[in-house]
Amino acid sequence: MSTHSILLIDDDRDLAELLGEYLSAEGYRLESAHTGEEGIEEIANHHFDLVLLDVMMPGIDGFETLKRIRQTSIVPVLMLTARGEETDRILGLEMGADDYLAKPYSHRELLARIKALLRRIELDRTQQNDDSGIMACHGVELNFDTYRVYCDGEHIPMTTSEFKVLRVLMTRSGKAVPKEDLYLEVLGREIMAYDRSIDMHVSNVRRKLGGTSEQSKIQTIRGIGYMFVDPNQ
Amino acid sequence: MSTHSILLIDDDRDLAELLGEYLSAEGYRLESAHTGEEGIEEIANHHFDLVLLDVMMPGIDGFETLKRIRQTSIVPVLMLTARGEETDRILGLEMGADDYLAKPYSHRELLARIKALLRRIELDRTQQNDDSGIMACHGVELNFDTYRVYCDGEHIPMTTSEFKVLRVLMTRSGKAVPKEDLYLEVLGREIMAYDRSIDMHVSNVRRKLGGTSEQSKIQTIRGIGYMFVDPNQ
DNA sequence: GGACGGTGTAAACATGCGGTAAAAGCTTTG
DNA sequence: CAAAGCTTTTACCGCATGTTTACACCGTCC
Repeated sequence: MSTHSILLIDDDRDLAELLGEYLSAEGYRLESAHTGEEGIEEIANHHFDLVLLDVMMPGIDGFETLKRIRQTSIVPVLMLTARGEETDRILGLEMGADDYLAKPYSHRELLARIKALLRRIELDRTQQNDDSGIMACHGVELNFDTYRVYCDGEHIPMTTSEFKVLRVLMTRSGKAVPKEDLYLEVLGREIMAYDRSIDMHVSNVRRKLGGTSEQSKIQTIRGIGYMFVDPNQ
Repeated sequence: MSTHSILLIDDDRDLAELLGEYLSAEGYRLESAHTGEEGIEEIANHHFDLVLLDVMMPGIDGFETLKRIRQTSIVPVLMLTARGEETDRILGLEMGADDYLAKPYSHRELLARIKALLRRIELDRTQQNDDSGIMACHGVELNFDTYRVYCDGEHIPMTTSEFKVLRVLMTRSGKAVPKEDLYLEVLGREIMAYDRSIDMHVSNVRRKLGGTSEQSKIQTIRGIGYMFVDPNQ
């Protein structure tokens, strides 16, 4: 979730190696495929957070590769092309690419695009919260109309404080929420010395949602607060 | 923050001196290296905001130097070349250069490029810092959302103090951080007599990140403090 | 070389955070 | 008022974490 894996499909092996070093220094894991077929194969067998796809390749080219990828996968694709023509850009985007970068580009430019794209994807994923009055996250569903909580479809009675704890943690799912924030947003007051209220609410929510304190959907970030996570990985 | 440091890698010592005077008059600090190796060494040991790299050098040339720099550093690099050919430009950029200037150039031109590049970098940096919540340096990644640390993609559990040690050292990567600063920024208190807390935290971080104390990403600056560096030279 | 002070780190020790049961307090409802 | 439901406080405990101690090692200075 935090360290993203990237697949580079490009026939230039030297470039791949260089990019690999550069991106790993930035905290990404880079896999390489040197033909379109190889890339499609990789995507079929492994998960990637992002694919960098070169247009100019011997054998099946980038467009064809993209087309085949899109038959089976919705993985974000960033197209790389030597030609800076507008037609390429439009063609690529119409075929389902998510972004486009024309050579020559600096590593820094590429990195900026990668970050921006991953951020966009991340946002999309966490913003399942629309105006329907329902928010769902990793099997837990909050209904704001009825103030009811469902875990794996089963109705779990919660008090309003417990409901609010879940709301705050789930809207910031995957991010540590400081205790101060929880006191403010759930109880509407400041945290005080020897104050254990939030700990109690979290403890109760955990018990009701099932799972021990270790394998819980709510993780403790010691000295900071709590975080809603997917218990499996 | 206001005074940027620039490293010039060029075998022409006269040019270096001339440029040094010119740039210092403009408010920059210029260091010089006269071979590729020297430049790589400098970058490993000090922080620079920008590197000016000549392509034509005796010994290892600019491209090779750039390649080696990119194995360990993401410092912005502006390539200087005598040949104005497009192939050079593309080659340089693909290898991770950020901009390119063909000789002969005037000091004014160079200054303009430097300013533009530094501005772009600054923009990138602030944009990333604002919303990405991730900092990465030589394969070590800090996630400020989850308070997690990844080393070469692998999750390494850290305590909050250890996390803060890494944050302070990595935000000042390549620069020695005095122990006093670490006590203040990590533990929020002054250093006391016979106080070894920070030493212990650093020791633990080193152990968790792997590598011995000699070949560690955290280097000891005897009598001063610690410094985050790339372990390979 | 020898003394001295800084550093690395294992291990002992101390502290404080967080989990949770239970009691006490508060609010709502009948 | 009593009962029920919820929140907060209290209390206790385990244990992760922070700190101190102890000792080996190493660089520096005389």
